[in-house]
Amino acid sequence: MADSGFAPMIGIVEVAALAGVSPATVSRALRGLPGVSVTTRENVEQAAAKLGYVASPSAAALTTGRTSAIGVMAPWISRWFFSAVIEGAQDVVGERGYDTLLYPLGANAGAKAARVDTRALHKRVDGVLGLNVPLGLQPASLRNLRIPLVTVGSIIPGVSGVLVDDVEVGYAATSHLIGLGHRRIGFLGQDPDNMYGFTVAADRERGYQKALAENNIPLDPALIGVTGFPVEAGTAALEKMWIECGRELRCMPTAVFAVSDEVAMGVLYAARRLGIRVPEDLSVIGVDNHDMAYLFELTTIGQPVRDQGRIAARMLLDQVRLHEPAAPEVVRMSPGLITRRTTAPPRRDPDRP
Amino acid sequence: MADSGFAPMIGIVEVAALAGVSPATVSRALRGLPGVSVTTRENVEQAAAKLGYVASPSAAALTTGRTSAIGVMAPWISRWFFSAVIEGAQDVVGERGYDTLLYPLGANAGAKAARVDTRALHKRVDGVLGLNVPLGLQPASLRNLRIPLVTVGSIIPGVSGVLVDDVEVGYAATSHLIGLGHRRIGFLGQDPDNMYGFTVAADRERGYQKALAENNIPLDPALIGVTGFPVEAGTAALEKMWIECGRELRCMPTAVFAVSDEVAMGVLYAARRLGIRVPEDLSVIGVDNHDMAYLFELTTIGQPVRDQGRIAARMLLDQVRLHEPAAPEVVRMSPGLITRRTTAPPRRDPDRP
DNA sequence: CTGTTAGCGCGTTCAC
DNA sequence: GTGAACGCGCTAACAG
Repeated sequence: MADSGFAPMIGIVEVAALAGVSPATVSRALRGLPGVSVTTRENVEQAAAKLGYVASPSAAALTTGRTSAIGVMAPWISRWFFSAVIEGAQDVVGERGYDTLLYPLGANAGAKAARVDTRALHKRVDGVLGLNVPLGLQPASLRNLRIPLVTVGSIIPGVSGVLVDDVEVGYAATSHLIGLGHRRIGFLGQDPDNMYGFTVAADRERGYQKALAENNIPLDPALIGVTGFPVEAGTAALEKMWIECGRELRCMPTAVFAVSDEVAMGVLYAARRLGIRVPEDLSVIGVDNHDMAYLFELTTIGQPVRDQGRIAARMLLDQVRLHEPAAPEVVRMSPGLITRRTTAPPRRDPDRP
Repeated sequence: MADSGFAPMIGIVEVAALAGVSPATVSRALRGLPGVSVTTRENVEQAAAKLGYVASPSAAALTTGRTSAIGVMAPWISRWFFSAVIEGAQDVVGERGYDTLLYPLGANAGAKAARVDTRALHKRVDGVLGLNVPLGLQPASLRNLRIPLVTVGSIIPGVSGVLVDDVEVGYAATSHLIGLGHRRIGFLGQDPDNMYGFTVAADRERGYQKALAENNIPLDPALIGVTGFPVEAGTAALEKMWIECGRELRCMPTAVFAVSDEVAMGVLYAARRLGIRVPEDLSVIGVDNHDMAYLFELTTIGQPVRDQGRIAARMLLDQVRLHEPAAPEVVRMSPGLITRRTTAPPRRDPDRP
């Protein structure tokens, strides 16, 4: 409510008055600094509690130069992966007494926003967590931030980050399919928004190619689809393949590796509608171990999502505390195959190669 | 203070010097205030751009008393409903030049956090968006905030809010099932965390009861399950019913109304595992029109989620601008039945009543 | 139209 | 162990 004039905002002086000490002492006492007698400290704490006093972050920031807030840049927040990472980060950020600022990036913000944000962030937050920051967009602008930055899901040279090795993810997924006996393996996941410079999709595709190459399986461009990360794109991509195949299984892949669980879910949906049986006619594997993946019996390459947020947040806050550049540290987490029911050996089918 | 020493931070005085004007003029020019000549304004803007200057929000907040930030309190953020609302809110908040602070509440924060946050928020943000704020927890503490508050998904007397009428939601869902010919209708959604004071689940249940009553269908406690909102709870609730029924359809409901799409998805999963056919043996309806509901062919009572966030954000920022209490306004959005494939008339089955 | 003066509410030197 | 003065960077109220 707009203050209708009553109940004057209580500041440090009010507390000081009540406690019978000076503002300086209040400041020291409340922040747990040494050099305050036990009784004084208690007096001050009681007074502060009674008045419901909280130091103004703005005023504190002005003198100390630190805002007690960290910024989280994310391309989306309603996408499960991001919201889960943020939730994890939020845990430790809040725990350590910092606030969390949310900055849209990419999808919501449009390309240019990245630079604007960069400057706004500068004096707003003590550190930045960058989720899947588009490498293409802000090579320098993020460095010029001059505040600690830690990335999740992608790496910027010279900057600390947490991620799973996405080449390994792609390799593991594809190897699983190959191990099952598949040789016509599709990849649904090339990124149409490559302009943003996300590397996740490209890396996973590299892992896919690597696994094929190691097993002397030729790369077939017809088995590759552009999807990005939306659910619907998975559906569309499989339908497209199906139509190009003349609505027959003959030239379809026997298995597909979807770039994310969400895309995989879209693929499963399409398969059901098209009458393609999973896993008999088509094996499907995704990535993430999405909270809902098990509902689809979806085999996936799982990654610790909330933990990535937690770890990244810890690294960031440590840097913030040290107030020193700190040698860039990259934490690589291990992905793991989670086998469920959407993958199986290919059927022996005379119709197929 | 705590500057690692290099590249001195540029402030308003540096810009003033470069532009050959006073700091006050820089301030006026950059904020688009009247009373600045066109040429001067251009000079200042160029100088600011060249130096990459951005006003310190902390300093500005100190003098103006406004932080240009709004806080979003939410019990979870990785739950689709909340992340979607936040995304919608973020759109308009960012558009209007405000930052978004994220505050955990309930689940993550534990009961007491609500009060702590309340005080911290006070001087941190110009307004607060409360998503499903637990009525029980903070009757006064939110009022004492003394800054504008707008709620989403629940209503606090005397406070503006946006929501769908959850009684109506429950009524619509149940009526749909009754209209199909069902009479043994279960409700899966009582909230174990009722201590938080969420009203959503209880309201939907009231709508359920109302629809039953109007159709002279007696309430059967055996058909009601406690789930809260997690997916797994939906699964567990149906399994429990199944076991209590001696693993037969005989005493099972012919249809269930799940309190959310996520719970409904859990129910569908359980049904599949138990060999209960949907919709032949069991109709299922959820609430939300979750982004993924269509993947399950889930019939649902849809509500505009992102729009609730957008509208609430607009209402909040309007209040912030006015800087006046503004008469509490409650916007009720209309839910709508979205018919897909998980609901159908009950089978005539001699085994069942 | 523009510059000058005076704080905003704290944290931080120093003295005491 | 405690208090008094000063300044953080900016905006607001005046003066010119």
